[in-house]
Amino acid sequence: MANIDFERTPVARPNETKIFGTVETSVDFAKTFGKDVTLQRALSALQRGPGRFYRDNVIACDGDAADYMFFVVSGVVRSCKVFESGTRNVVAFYLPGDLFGWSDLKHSLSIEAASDTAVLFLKRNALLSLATRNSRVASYLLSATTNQLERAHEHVILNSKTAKCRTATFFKELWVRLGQPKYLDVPMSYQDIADYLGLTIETLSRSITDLERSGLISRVSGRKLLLQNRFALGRMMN
Amino acid sequence: MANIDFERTPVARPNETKIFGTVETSVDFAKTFGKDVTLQRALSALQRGPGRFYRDNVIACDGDAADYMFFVVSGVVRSCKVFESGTRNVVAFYLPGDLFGWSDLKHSLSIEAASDTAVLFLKRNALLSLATRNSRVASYLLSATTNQLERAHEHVILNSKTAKCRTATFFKELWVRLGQPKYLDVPMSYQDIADYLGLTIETLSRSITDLERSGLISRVSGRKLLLQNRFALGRMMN
DNA sequence: CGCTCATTTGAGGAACTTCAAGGTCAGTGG
DNA sequence: CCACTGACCTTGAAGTTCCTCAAATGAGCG
Repeated sequence: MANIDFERTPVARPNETKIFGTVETSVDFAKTFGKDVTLQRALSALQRGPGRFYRDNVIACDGDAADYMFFVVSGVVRSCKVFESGTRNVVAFYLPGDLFGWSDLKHSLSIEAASDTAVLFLKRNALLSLATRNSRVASYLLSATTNQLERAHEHVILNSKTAKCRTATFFKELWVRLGQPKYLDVPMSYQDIADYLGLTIETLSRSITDLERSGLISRVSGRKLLLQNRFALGRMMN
Repeated sequence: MANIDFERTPVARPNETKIFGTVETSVDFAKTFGKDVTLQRALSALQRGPGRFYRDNVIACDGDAADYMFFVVSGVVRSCKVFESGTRNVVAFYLPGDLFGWSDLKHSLSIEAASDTAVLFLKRNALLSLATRNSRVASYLLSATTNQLERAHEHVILNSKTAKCRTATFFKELWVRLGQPKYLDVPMSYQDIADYLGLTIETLSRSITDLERSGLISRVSGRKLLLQNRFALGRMMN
């Protein structure tokens, strides 16, 4: 498939309207790029979407031409690699406001919706040439990339710790990335998290139970958690 | 320490002259940046070094101001994190021709010589402002960063495979990065490799023995290896 | 309620680590 | 020339962590 399929029909699901009834069709770039009106216009001009995807929909396949970059408007996107054996690795999660996709596709990763999402597509070449003319865009692109590099390095370090420590660190980091809300509403499935942490879902579940017994977190309902003791959590993270 | 210490005296070692007697004092940027003379001059103008380091010398500390980027002239550089417990993670190896150091220091990684090395220092700000004026430099910076991001993603994926597979993949990748020489002269210690792969040195050693018994590699002498059967190696890598 | 899917729990086994000892090799000094 | 030393790597045996397989429980929805 040579192009991103913007028209890919989401699989119909019962709660469709709940999720997508209120999606904004215009995106607010002001948070990241300031109030430069010319710049806003330029960005809007090269944007396509937002595309809307249900959980587990494939946004871009391993093997797709990587002409577009992705900007997450809402929901969570995962970048992952699936092997013939059926095992899967989640390489990264992207949250609203994240821009990614410099090289994820060339190297046979697949971009998928980890929850119901809205994603904006930006033609890479256009973005690049805009960057040569606008230093604010250039430095944003660079910092977005280096942030992801840092995150990837953290990820490597994390995956050589114990299951309990990985789990604690993951929830803490997620909580921070989500803006430190009162309750942590985990937006992706435990299977996704397990594949991100290099654990089985059983081990992840046991680790969560263990963290709860230690009084570090508590389950409120379903995947809604309460981080109980941040200092202890920090110590756990080593 | 606010500045990189270019004068840091290497620990004297017996084979000093063997290693550094022939180090070039001018660096050939032509390979990566073409024959643009103006550009060559600009790059030379913002370069410091090459600094020369013996194995295990610290090139830049966790906590140093991250004003400089690094360009490996010869040898191997490791970027690593050491914990109070004494455990260590090697996050990346950099080989001759690699440019790195966008964010490695801010996030408390330490840059160290994994073998005797020569490293060039480039002031980040100067490099950045050069990039805004020269698109060749800009695109080189971007591709260097995205390559490292890709490599980091591969690293994450690798570390959730078996010890034997990690080891095979590591040697294969190293062999490719070194230009596919007849014999693979492993330039870093097995301890460094183990810390990179998230294994103990014992498990690494056992994996190598195992690979040798399987006929995939053979030990020529010390850390000089011969990759015997590339196809089988490829299959091993899954 | 009864379905499905996601998560939790348990028991046994495999992979890796830990601890401890032995081996190898280059440099050093008798 | 040969033993001695220290750094580095290899091997063995026991212990831990995590995985696998199997089953039970729970949550969400018609």
